[in-house]
Amino acid sequence: MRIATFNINGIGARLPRLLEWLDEFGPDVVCLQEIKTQTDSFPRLEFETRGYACAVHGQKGFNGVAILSRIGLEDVSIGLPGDETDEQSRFIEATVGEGRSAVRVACLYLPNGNPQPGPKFDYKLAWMRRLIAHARAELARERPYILAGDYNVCPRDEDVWDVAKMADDALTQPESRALFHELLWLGFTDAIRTFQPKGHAFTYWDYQAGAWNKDWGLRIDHMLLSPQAADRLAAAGIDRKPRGREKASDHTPVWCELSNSRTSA
DNA sequence: ATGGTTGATCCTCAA
Repeated sequence: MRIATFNINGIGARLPRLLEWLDEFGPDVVCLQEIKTQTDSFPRLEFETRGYACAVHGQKGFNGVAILSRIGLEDVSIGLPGDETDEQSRFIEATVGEGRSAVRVACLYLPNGNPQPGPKFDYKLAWMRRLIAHARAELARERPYILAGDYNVCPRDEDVWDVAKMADDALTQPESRALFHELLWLGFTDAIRTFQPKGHAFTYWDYQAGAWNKDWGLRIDHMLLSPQAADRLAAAGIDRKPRGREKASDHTPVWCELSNSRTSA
């Protein structure tokens, strides 16, 4: 089972590139962030004709998340619990796969938080605390669970192309990192760092200043696996090819491969 | 010293 996460920065502007990548990479499940469209305007048919069911949590102009799956898509849940006044579309969950191989997949778009300090940074930290509470409850269910998406957090200095230039950014603040690690240490496995324990493993390059060509990147897109999912983790990686193309998103896909569940305990 | 880019919508904001 191949699961990917991809911040596409606008489904309208990215649809041809996304379809091309689906055909070429063949993921079974894709978590999309920043679709930047309302739920009703999401181009479902384009995916359904390729065999993918869609679960969409859209928003006009900003944010918006979706899960595509060609191996079943059940029990869709919209929104991150913990604040009924939060109107931003940043979280959606669904169960994919069949029977013993089923996996609960969460697709998240964590608030950017810039500028900091300020209300946007406060919102980011509060959102992260809600995510931790929700993740703790999910882990207690002891089932395969994946938290995939754009976290807008560089966990460590090696996840930043230039630490000094990013020193005042919300993505590298000690508070952001502390909450990310609080989440991770609940018992999750960072899929990319399982296979690339050290050094640069960038997933995002700014559009400005030729950042892509100079490899001035950040690692902010992550896949965190519960113990029951990590038991099945066979491979993980970053597909850099889409970032180098015309009309690219500023992010590139992160993926992992899960084996089927063991047949006996 | 501060530039530089993209997407969606409204005449700017968010990233």
